[in-house]
Amino acid sequence: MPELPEVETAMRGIERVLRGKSLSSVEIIRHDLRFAIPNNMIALLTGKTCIELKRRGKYIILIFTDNVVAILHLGMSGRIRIYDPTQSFERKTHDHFILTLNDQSRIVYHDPRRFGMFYLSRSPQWDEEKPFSTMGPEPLENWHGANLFKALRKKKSPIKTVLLDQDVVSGLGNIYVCEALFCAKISPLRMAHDLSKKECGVLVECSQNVLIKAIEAGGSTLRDYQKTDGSLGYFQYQFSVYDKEDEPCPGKKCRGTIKRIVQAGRSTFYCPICQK
DNA sequence: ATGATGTCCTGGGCGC
DNA sequence: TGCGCCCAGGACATCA
Repeated sequence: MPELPEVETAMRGIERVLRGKSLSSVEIIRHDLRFAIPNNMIALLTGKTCIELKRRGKYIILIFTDNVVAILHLGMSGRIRIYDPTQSFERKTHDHFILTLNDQSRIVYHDPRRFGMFYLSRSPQWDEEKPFSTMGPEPLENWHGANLFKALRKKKSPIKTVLLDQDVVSGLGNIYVCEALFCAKISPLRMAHDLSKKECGVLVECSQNVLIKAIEAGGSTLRDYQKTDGSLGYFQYQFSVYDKEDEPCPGKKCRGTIKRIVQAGRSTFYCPICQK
């Protein structure tokens, strides 16, 4: 469930039970995610109290006492399940770690493909490291047409591909880029540096609208058993183009048909008629 | 340096 | 029913 709206939804779910609580145990079932979960994770987290949670791009930042920071990325198939103290817990296949809180709540990380990451950093300098030091703006906070325009000038690739670059803007992924480009009526094939300042402004606004609506819907639930923390996201029912190959364009007067192409190895869905 | 491609991993869906 | 193939929300390493 890993684009900004889904990560935001997951973060809020974790925040509801974890903020201000301490960890009574940390159980790691499998270390071998995208990168191995560090061996000192258990020692450093057990007994610590969570002070604050943040989301940056597609990462969830868990800030604990003693300047301990844990960073979680859900990869392609990572999910969080939360059990309140009264709920009975059953472990499922592909559950990789379990955080148990002092009030007996449980936070379970589940990830069939194991592309996720769970690693340690330190407060307050966690954002000076690896992905965060070069990461682009938060699309819902300090992103504007003017700074997108500036970022695109040096990019010699199609706009679709460039928007997936987390150093250009953080948090967008394959679904929401397709949806944003459709909203902006911009072809995914356009070279990024050819977009006008005005088009950049529209694209920013469209991206923000799509993200806000998706967050309100609790994110998108694709394929099987997708939950965030008990509730199902339903933004997938509002997709205009993603996974809509051969369906009629939902544009008001457009009689086009949604097409699927491949760019940089990833599927792109768009309307060749109304996206110019 | 930038951009395109391959890779990690498991499961679902489809055609035969 | 079963098998093989293709596809999937991401990001990193590697190569030109």
